Amino acid sequence: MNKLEALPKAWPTEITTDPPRSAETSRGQHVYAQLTAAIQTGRLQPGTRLREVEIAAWLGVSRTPVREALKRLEADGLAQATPHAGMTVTTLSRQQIIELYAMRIELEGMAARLAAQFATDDEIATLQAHLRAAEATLEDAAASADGNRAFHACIYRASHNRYLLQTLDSLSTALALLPTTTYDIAGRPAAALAEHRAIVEAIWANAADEAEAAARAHMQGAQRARLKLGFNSP
Amino acid sequence: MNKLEALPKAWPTEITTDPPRSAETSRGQHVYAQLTAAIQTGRLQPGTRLREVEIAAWLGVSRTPVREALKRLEADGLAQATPHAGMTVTTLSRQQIIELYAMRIELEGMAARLAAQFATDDEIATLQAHLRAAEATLEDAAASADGNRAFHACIYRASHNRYLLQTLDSLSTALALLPTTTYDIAGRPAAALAEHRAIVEAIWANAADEAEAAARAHMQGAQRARLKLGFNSP
DNA sequence: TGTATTTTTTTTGTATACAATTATTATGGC
DNA sequence: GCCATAATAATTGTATACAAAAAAAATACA
Repeated sequence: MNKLEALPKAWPTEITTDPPRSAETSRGQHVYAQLTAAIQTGRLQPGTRLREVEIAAWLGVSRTPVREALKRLEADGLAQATPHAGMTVTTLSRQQIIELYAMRIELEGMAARLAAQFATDDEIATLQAHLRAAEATLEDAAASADGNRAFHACIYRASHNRYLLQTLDSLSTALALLPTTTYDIAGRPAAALAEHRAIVEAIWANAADEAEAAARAHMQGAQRARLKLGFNSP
Repeated sequence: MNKLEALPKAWPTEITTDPPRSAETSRGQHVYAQLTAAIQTGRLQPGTRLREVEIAAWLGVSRTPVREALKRLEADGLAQATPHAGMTVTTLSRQQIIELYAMRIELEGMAARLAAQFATDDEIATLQAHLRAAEATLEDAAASADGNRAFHACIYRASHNRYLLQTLDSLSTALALLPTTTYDIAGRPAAALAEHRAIVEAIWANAADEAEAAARAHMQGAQRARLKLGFNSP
């Protein structure tokens, strides 16, 4: 039968309440936000069992909104379900990482091309602001990684294609399952900043081909950096 | 407030039970399958309210598995939710259709390229079988459309990238929301078959560039055909 | 008659009890 | 001691009752 081993159950002792759970947001959304945050910050490691009652007790809600959140996690690829045997946080294989980067190389290129064609002045200004902010955090790997996600999300929006935005968001989130980021590598933040500059430069100049090429080169660099790093399971 | 008008409630009078709802499949999966089938066949038109109790009564289950299925539909983009006001079958705007095709042009090209590199002999044989089957159904628009989806799904699988497969499946499903298919246009089935042949030819020859170009040309042809057709809402 | 306000109804959000299935433990035979 | 088998516990799947919110209808008032 399935051998879902019981990993050390290390549930956060207190609720990581970024948005203070107002009456506006449903309990289901709240649970989803807490679980994704816990996964992305590594507090819930890949392979961890996600038991409905445990999560419900942790967040002080019933199983119903928990089930809703878990189904969303599954749809996002962050959790995997086996019938009647519960869910676990997804563990990415090396092959999955390669496939994820293949997709990002293609779609980040597409996003940059579309941004070069359709980005508004405001959106370009925001991208340039992100470049300046990144200079200040070159020494801080965690801050660099956060800024990186924000920068890329900005390009996704500037593509003005909601399906592209959604897909790239999903792919980025899946890669955030990994315990380390490429910004943990010495020199990578500086290299990434230079690559980001090239992308923004091309978008600013409305140079679609150059923007696409720069974005693809950037993601290839990120993939090379990533594959040099270790990861969970072979 | 929200003005979710009550459209004529035309629920299928009998269950469209393709798989006879064995004990193996959960009720939630069953409801999801029934709803997607009803949407894709046009029995549930875009804009239709999806009321939990109505669906539950229709399929003879409780609201719980219905809610689960509706959440999945929402994640797939087939339904849209407004808090406390329920869900409706998604109505695609012209802009959304354009964005969907932009994504498919890009990703079908990528899939064909990868298929040219990595498809197995079996997979290529299956593609060729689909070409032969399509010749026999040139006069039947519905059969052509079904065969078309199967053919493309085959290429997705041959790309050997699970994220690409999943994304293209999702995009194809979203486009199936439209009430008509491009195969309703005179001459389009024959044109599509010729384009399919070019794609398979390139994949068979392991010609990645040609496969990508052929697939992109095919999808651009499909988009042109689609935009000549009317659709739900401007 | 039109409009604002209250009441009613409808519908989703949530909690909880029970059923069904699976994983785990205990037990017996060899 | 080891393997097969049966009893037990843990966990998900489902139904249902209730709460909360929103939409619709009814009423009061000008």
